[in-house]
Amino acid sequence: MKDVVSRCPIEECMRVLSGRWPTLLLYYLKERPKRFSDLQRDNPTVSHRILSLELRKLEEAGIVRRTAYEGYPLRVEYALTPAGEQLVPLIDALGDWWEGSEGVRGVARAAE
Amino acid sequence: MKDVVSRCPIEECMRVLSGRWPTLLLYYLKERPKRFSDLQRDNPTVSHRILSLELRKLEEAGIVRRTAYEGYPLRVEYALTPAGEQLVPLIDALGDWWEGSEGVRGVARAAE
DNA sequence: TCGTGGTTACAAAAAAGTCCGTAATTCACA
DNA sequence: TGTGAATTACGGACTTTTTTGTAACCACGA
Repeated sequence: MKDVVSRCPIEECMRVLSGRWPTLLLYYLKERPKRFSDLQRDNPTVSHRILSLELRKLEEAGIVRRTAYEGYPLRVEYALTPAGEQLVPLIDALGDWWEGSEGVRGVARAAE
Repeated sequence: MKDVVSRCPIEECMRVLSGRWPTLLLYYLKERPKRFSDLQRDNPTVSHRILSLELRKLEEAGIVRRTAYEGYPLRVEYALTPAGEQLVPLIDALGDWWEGSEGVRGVARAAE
C-alpha cells in the first residue's frame, strides 16, 4: 500500500531499481539480448522464479522488452528497450562513483 | 552471507542505495545538514529505528558524516560527505531519466 | 516531565528460495 | 509404433531468510 503514489520520480525509479537483481540484469542485458536461460547462466545464484518475477517487473517498467517465439522448445528473448538503454550509462556512472570515491569514502574493508 | 564480496561495483553500490530510504535521505540532506529529528520531520513515515539504521548504513558507506555534539539534550548532525555530494547529481539523473523516459517506457498509469 | 538520539526485544511483512508441475515438441530406444 | 526422457520458460504452493515496523526503555539536563 505504500502511500499509493510517491510523486517523487526518484522514489518511483528506485522502486523498480532497488534490490539485488535489477541492475545486475541490466548489466548482462546491455551486451546483447538474452534468453531466459542465458540470464540464468550469467547469474547462477538467482532462482528461476525470482528471475522470472524480476524480468516481469522490468518489463512492466518499460525497461526490458520480452519477445516470445512460437515453437518448441519455447524460446523467449529479453532485450533492453530504448529507455533501458538510456538507463545503462546512469547505472554505470553509479558504479564508477562507487569505485572512484573509495578514497573519499571510508574505504570500508581495505585489507581483506 | 551473500557471497561475501560481489566484486561488482554496481552490485556493491546498489547494496547501500537499495530500498526506500537511502535516496530519500540523500534528497533531504542535499539541502543542508540535518539533525535526526529534522529528518524525522522531513519524512514522517519512517520509523526512528529504521532512520537510525539507514543513517548508520549511509555513514558506513562513507556517504554521510555524523557529528555528535556534547551536552544535553543530545544533538547530532548528519551531513553529506564529499562522496555523498558527488552522488547527488547521479541520483537526480535517475529521477530525470524516470520522468523523461515516460514516453519511451510503457507510461504505466497515465490517467490517474 | 519533556525532548533528544539512540537501543533492545519482539511481531509483521516482504523478498527470496525450494520443489514440483505444465506445455509442446524432438530425439533415443526397442 | 509406442514409451519415455530431454528441453524451455515459466506458474503455484510452500518455506526460509531478510528487512521493516512497533513498542518500550535509557541517559541526561532543564
